[in-house]
Amino acid sequence: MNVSIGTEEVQRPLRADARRNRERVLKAARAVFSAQGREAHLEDVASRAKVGVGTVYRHFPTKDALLEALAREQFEILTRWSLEAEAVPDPWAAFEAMIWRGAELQASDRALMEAVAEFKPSVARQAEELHASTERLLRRAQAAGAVRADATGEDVQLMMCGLGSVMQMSGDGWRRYLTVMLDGLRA
Amino acid sequence: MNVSIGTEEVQRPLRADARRNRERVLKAARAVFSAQGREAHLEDVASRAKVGVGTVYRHFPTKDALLEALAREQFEILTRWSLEAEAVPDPWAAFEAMIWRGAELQASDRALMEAVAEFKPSVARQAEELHASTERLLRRAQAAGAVRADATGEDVQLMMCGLGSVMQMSGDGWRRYLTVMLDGLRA
DNA sequence: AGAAAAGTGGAAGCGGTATTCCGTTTACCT
DNA sequence: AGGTAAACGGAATACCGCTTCCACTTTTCT
Repeated sequence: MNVSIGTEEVQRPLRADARRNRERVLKAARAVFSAQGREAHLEDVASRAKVGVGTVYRHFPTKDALLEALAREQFEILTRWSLEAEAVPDPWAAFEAMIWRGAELQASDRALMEAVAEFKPSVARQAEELHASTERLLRRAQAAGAVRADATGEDVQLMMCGLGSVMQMSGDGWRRYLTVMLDGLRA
Repeated sequence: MNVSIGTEEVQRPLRADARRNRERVLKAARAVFSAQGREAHLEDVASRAKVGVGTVYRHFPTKDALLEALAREQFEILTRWSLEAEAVPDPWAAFEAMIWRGAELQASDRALMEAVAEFKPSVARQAEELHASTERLLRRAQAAGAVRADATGEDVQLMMCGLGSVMQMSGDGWRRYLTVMLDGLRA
């Protein structure tokens, strides 16, 4: 029996069916929101997970909380990639490859592209570590003379943000957009 | 007494108070939507115009219709500017100045920046003439060797679209964004 | 001035989506 | 096996913004 210790609650482990359902919900939510964006209905997520809406709410207090959990997963992937890129020898190649990889991930997940394009404070917090890493990537490329000296980390964020909304309106025009933008960033 | 002629309805002129109210509504709507974007409530527009919501609906059948009327006004201004720019001798200067001017207008009107960033079909129709003109501006700059040969009119649209969402998240970071983008477009 | 037509205000209605509630079911523990 | 707490489902609820409706006011016309 778990009891409270001071102000801390020791977490009793989830019941087996609850753990299973939590995974089903997450999996369904990934599919639904990445295809339809944040406007998709929780009912669709629930029915795809073969679960009632009440169950979704048992695991995530609000729709936004669920969306945030999904966004966090994606930002963690991006952060991992960015840290890997820091280990690539050629500074420009590392920077450019990271940007393209991130763009492809955005292109594959509508909820992510919306999260990046709107960039609310909650999203900003999740992206902090990612930004720190991409900024190092940028600085290193600048030090190597590959990127214009006046570019900043914020410019990269804004580029990705604009990319999010460009993707929403054009099938794959975003690739040209990104090409132009990267050319503009080059020294 | 006005009567129908064939399928055409001859428009009886608006009563004096109606004409006055229509202007008040438009003026209030410009102020409210340019400051708060399309999410603003019609109630706010009505109260700022010192009018009931019913009156707003008498003049514009839906909120979208009102928003569309406002967007049209702005696109007409942009189109006029673009046509003027076509008369400027230096092709690159004309193109660049037009883009900056358009960007400043967007920056001053949140509803416009959202309209451009989302770019629904109804907006696209309104922007056709504008696009035709900016495309001529682009082609002329390409012919003069000032813009990269592979750029297209769509690239310009996408640039302005991305700009719309960049503006929504950064105070004036959009100026650097646009600088970088224009450098990327240069030959 | 009086009648008819046009216009008005804002409360009520409607539609649609996120969230809650609670009777029922399932897993866990002894 | 039986008791108990956790989890479930999904109908009902809460909420919120757009739009409609109509009794009342203002303008226009003769």
